[in-house]
Amino acid sequence: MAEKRGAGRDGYHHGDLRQAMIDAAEAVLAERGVGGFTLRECARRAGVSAAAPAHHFGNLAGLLTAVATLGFDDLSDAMDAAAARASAAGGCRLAAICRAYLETALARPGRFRVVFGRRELDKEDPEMQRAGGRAFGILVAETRAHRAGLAAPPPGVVSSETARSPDFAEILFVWSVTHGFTTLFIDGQFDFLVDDSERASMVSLFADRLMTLLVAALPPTTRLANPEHDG
Amino acid sequence: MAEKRGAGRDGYHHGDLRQAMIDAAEAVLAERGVGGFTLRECARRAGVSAAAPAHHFGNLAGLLTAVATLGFDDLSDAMDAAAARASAAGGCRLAAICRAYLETALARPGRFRVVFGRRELDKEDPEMQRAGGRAFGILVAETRAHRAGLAAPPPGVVSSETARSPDFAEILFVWSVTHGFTTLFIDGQFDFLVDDSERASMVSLFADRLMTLLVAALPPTTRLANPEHDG
DNA sequence: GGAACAACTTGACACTGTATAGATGGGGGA
DNA sequence: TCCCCCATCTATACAGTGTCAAGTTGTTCC
Repeated sequence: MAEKRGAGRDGYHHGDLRQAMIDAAEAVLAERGVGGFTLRECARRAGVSAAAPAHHFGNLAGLLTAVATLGFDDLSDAMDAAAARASAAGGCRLAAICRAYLETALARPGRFRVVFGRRELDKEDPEMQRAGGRAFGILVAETRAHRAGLAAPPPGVVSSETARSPDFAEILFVWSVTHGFTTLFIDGQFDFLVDDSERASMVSLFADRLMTLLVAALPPTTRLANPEHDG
Repeated sequence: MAEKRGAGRDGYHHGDLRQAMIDAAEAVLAERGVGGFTLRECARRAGVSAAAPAHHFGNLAGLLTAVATLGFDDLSDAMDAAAARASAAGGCRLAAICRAYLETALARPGRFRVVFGRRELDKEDPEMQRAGGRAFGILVAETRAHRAGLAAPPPGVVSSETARSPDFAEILFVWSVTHGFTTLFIDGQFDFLVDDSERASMVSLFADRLMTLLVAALPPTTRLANPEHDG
């Protein structure tokens, strides 16, 4: 059975087309953006016919859903790492995860746009739902820990009843600020305000000021450290 | 010159194809969303060949840019009206324009998505730049008036130096919260949290709570009522 | 070794946006 | 009033897209 594993294409069968397609998709997104994204172009780069991916992803939305799943997990990983770093340095965890959200998006805008609404996805896909839930869970846990004045959130899973919890508005608030700023920036809505040369420094500066405003805006929890456990 | 004006198609020449195409575009966006939007479909509805629109809009992006321009102006009109209503009722103008932003987007999600980044537009288009600038100007003026404790913003044009003004972070903050919540909601990111039946009431409830948080978060201006006039 | 089955190719179809060349007819100058 | 100009629209064509059906290849398992 020799070395069938590998990136290369040795015969009729690819070997690992699924991963090759995802890699190609990321490359195309990075080079041409969401608008220039094409299933056939990805297949071409993977050295495979146009119909080949169907077997692995079903259709275009399936491939994009796989990319979005990676995007969600990247977001989660970046937030987790940033929170840990902030704890170690004695900084604010909540501000750190929000900055991580922004920076992850800036590092791969094409992928971020796939994750958030610029192409049709398969919203029923369980893997993607898991990844999305994980990212959201971090946000929820960190927001609650911050409001409760905890150094770090206690371990535990975010319940599906989050939308009914008394602090849901605060959670949405944090997500909205972060996501709104990220989206507006990525989509070039600030372009007419700042010219290209200062754009990079502007993000950093205003991200800081925004996070400060955001963190200051959150009223501390009065009664409970973890409202999830309410009857 | 008889009755050449009119929606109908009487001969070889349409009469008002430009407007007919825009109407068709709005209809298609409302029915099929951004994803299902097609230039040929719009031309079909206008009863015209596929190549006809090119003369009026150049290309697909040109038509979408025209739609986006309308979208911006709609946003501006809704915010202006909401602010006036809030003033009359003794309510908070800033919260009112943010709610108006959200509600305008919810009323026509397809159009809103065209305005904000889901399709390629002609960003150099002067009409669209004007419309975008107008909407942003309202946001800037109302944010400043609110922080200065004024009943309404003084008349005047927002300078292009806004990005360098000391209160730019606060302005971005307001826009980010409003735009972020709107975008997340429109794109269905809250779908897994609430089921369809309660979604409508949820928006209203959380919009209120978010606006309250937002307004409370803005630190009042200390020194100046209108920082734009600084040297 | 043969069969079953997953992975891939080929070819086709109905679309899309856009370019080009030609048809049409209304309005302005004579 | 006539006639020509030219903006407007049609017809046709082209390259490219996503997806489907049917055939081909190779692996794996009995």
